[in-house]
Amino acid sequence: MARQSARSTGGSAAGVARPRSARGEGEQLRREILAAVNRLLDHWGGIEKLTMRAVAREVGVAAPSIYLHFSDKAELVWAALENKYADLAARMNAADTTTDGQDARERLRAQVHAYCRFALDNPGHYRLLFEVPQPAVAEGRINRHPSRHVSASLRSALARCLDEGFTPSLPVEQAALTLWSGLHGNIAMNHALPQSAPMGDLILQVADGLVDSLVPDPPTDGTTRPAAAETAASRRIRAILAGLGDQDAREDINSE
Amino acid sequence: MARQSARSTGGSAAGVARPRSARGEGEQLRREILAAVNRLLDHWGGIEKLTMRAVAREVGVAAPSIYLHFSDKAELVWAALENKYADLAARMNAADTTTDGQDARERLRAQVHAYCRFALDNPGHYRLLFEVPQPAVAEGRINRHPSRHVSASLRSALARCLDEGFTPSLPVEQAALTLWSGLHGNIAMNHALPQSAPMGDLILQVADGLVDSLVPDPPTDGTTRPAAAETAASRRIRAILAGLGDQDAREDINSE
DNA sequence: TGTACATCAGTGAACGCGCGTTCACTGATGTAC
DNA sequence: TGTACATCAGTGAACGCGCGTTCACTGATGTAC
Repeated sequence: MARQSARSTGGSAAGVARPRSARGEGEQLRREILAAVNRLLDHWGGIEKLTMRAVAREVGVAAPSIYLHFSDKAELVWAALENKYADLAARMNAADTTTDGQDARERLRAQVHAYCRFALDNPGHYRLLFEVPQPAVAEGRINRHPSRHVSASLRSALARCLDEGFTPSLPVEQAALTLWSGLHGNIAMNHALPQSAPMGDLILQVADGLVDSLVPDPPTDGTTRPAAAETAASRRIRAILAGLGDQDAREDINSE
Repeated sequence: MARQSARSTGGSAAGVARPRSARGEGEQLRREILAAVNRLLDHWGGIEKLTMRAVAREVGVAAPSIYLHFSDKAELVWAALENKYADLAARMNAADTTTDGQDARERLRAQVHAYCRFALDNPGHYRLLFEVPQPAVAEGRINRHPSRHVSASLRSALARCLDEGFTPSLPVEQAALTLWSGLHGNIAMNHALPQSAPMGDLILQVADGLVDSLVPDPPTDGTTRPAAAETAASRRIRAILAGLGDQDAREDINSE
C-alpha cells in the first residue's frame, strides 16, 4: 500500500455519467460547463463551492476536461459572468424602453426594480460581481465590468427626472451613486445578516422608498424647488462614475 | 527519502522568535494572539489571509500553541471580533452623548459618521462582521451581533428627528433600514469596486447627502409637512429590526 | 540541602482533506491510399 | 474493400500546496519531602 488513491479526480464519481460528444461536437462540453457554473451559482452560497472539481462533477466529467475549453479558473468564471453582465444590461435597457412615455420617476423606478430583480434572481452571480474581488476584473477587463452600465443608466434616468421638473434632493451624480449604493447595501445586507425571514420583495419596497426620498414629489402649489446645488462631493463623484469603465463609460454617458 | 518535511508547522519559521512566557503568565500569549488577529485584519484583504498558521506566524509561535487558548478557529475569530463589536457600540454611543443638546439631525449625523469611521478604520473587521457569513453568528450568538446596536441606534436618532419637528421622508423604521443599508452599500462598494482613487472621506459626504435626503430641511414658511404614512413595508421592517438580536434588541429599542 | 516529581508553556511532525493544474494515456471515429 | 494512420474528446493518477487540527514530546520552573 504505497499511496492511497482514494478520491480520484475522475469524472462520474459522484455525478451522473455523461456520454462523450460526437466528433466535431467538442464545443458542446464548453456549453455544458458554463451551464454547470451557472447552476452552481444559482444559490447564494454557491461561490464557496465554485471549484473546478465541483464544476466537473456537476457536468459529469473529469476535472481536467475543463482545461480543454478554458485555460484556467479565472477564464472560466469570467466567461460565465459575461453572459450575466449582458443580462443585467439588457434588463435595465428593457426597463427603459418599455416605460417610454411614462413619468421620468416611474422610468427610474423601473430601472431600479430591474436591478433589484436581477440581484434576487441571481444571488450567486450578484455576489461574485459586486461583493467578491475578482482578479479577472483587476487584469484589464475593468472596462467590461457591468458597473459602468449601472452607473450610466441610473445617472441618465435621474437626469431625465431633473429635465421633467422633478428636483432630486441631491446633484444628479451624487444621487446616482447614493441610489446605487443604497440598492447594493439593501441587497448585500439581506444576504449577509442573520435573520429568520428572508426579505424577498421587501427589497423592492425599500428601493421604492429610496427613490421617493431622492426624487420627492414636486410641491403641490405649482412652485418649483431649486435644483440641489453642485458641491465638491458631487464633482468628485461625477469623476468617479465617469472613471468606472474608463472611456467606455464616458461614451455610455455621452451617448444618452 | 521517505517523506519530505519541507515546511514545518513550527514557530518562528518566517516570523520573529518569541520568548516563552514566564510561569503563571500563560494568558500573555492569549492577548498576543488576539492582537495578531487584529493586526492581520487591519488591511481589507486580511480576511483571506486569516489562517491559524498565519496568526501563529504573526505572533512568532507554533500553530498548535493557539489551541492552548482557543478551542478552534471560530472561537478565536469570534473572540477577536467581540472587542470590535464593543468598540462600534461605544463609538456610536459616544457620538450620541457628546452631541447632547444639538439639533436632532446633527445628532443623527454624528452617529452616521461614527459608523462610517468605524468601517474606514477597521476594514477587515467590518468585512468580517457584515460581508462574510460567520458560522459563529449562526450558532446562537446572534443576540450579540453588533447589528442590533446599529439598528436600534439609528432608529432612535431618527425618532428624535420626528419628535423635534423634522419630517423624515419615510416612516422611521423604514428610514432607519434605508439609511443603514445605504451606509453599508456605500462602504461595501468602496471596497469591492475597481477604482483607481479610493473614496476616503467622500464616504462621509455621501452619507451626509443620504441623511439630508431622508431628513430634509423643514419648509422655510413655518408650515409643517405631514409625517410619512405608515405602510405595509414599514411595518414589516419594524418587525425585522426588532427581530435582529431577538429580545436584546427589543430591550435596546424600548429603553431609549 | 538535595532530589524526585508535578506542572506549565510550548513544539515538531504528522494526519487527512481539498484545491488548481499537469501529464502521459486511451479508445472511438474518421480519412488516405 | 482493407488497413495504417491522424485526429478528436476525454481520462486516471499524480504533483505540490495550504488548510485546520491532533498527538506525543520537551525542557524549564517550581514544590514536597
